[in-house]
Amino acid sequence: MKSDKISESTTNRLSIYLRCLKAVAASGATTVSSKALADDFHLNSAQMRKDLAYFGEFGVRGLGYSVDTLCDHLTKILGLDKEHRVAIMGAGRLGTALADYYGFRRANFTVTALFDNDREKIGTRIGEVKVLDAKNFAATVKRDNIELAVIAVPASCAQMVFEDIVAAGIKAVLNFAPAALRKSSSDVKLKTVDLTTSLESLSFFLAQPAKQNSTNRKRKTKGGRNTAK
Amino acid sequence: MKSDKISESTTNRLSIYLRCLKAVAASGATTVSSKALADDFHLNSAQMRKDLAYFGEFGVRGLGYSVDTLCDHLTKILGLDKEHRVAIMGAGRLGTALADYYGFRRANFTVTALFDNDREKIGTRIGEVKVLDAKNFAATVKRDNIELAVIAVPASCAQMVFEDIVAAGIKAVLNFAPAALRKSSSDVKLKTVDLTTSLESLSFFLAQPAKQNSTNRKRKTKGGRNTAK
DNA sequence: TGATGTGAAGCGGTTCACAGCC
DNA sequence: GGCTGTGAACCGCTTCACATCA
Repeated sequence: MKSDKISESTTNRLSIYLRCLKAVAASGATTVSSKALADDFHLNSAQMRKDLAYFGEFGVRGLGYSVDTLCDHLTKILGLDKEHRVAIMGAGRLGTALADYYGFRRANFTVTALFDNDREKIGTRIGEVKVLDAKNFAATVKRDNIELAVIAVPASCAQMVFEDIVAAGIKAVLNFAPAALRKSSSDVKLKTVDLTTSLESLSFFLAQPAKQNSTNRKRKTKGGRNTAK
Repeated sequence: MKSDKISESTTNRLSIYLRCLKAVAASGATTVSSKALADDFHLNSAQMRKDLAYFGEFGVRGLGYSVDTLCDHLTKILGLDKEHRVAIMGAGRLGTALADYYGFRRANFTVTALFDNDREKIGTRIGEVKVLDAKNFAATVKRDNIELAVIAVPASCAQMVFEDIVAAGIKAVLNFAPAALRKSSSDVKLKTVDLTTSLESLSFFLAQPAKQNSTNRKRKTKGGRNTAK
């Protein structure tokens, strides 16, 4: 009921619950129990109930959850009932790939513009989206009501770009640059997706002696590890 | 000393330490203390010492760490002293963007090939990298000694592709598809980067009443939150 | 003196197990 | 009977604080 102090692991999982529920809805079921969902998508049923309990009592004891109403609740909780406008900083490979990433549209995000300072790129189009001069960023944010920015520039200029973003009044930032950005005001939410770190973490795993044998592990409802982290 | 039971948070941070150390090395310093590093890159000094302690005693009391030797140690620990060969599954926007992602090369990863089953794409080139027929995947893995696979296909076929990857004997997988993949054998390391979830988590933040005021927080050595999660 | 390495305390998230309600 | 909602136990990572050593 009190949506205070929700951990990031919880919000990540909410997103996953919604995805799973949509799959269930597509299969035609109208009601689902936490256990059934957990089994089908290898989640943890107790954890799911606890996550949902932060926001209300959506279930019916002895029965489970109504698929549709829970979908609606989660959509609203995650703020996906309203459109969010997005700017992408950097029109390189990654920026342009993101510009027509289907997931944006699916989640009610609209990429309004790409920003770059390369004269060659400014004025071109990626699908429907124009590449604009980074100089006009702040003005465009105001005019187009942009709420979210994606950093897809090289690490060397990421900090500078981040400060411009904050200065323009944007409160949510998704960062792809492999750099630890310093945030001055803490009412800005910064989420970093660090491919280098992910990659090197996998490399670490490959470098290990690979001593684990896959057969002698607990194998109950749990199955895989939780996906959200 | 015992490199057993290293948590993922720790390996992620090791990667970040290495990055920071390289920046320090570039600045010309030859020695650095955990506190100095922590201050400059807003890390936690105690945590860094503890992370390193899993692997040995690299520091000198009263002095700190030798930048070069610690770099070498971390490079070896993360397995970055050996080249790793990578296959990317899916030659869509994301796959092709990743194919010439600079971070791969920097971290001693070599993208050997892209795989797709679209006749239109097979045979084309993305920079230096050829797009091959997914049918030849297993054979190519053997021939080219591919150790790591990246999933950049739509969610609907991700599970199938993942199973092919595991069947081909690959032990480390980076998944970009918004899908919870089931792994049968647990000696495969699967790391998922879920853009949809990241995005929706930011949306959740935007949907909150924004009650926090940024001024009344502890502000000591800690500064920002830890970057690795 | 200064900075490492580390036991111990602290804390937050996960899992358990059961009371409560349909 | 079945399944939710939730206090309590549990667990692992983080932080503290200090003994230890150059």
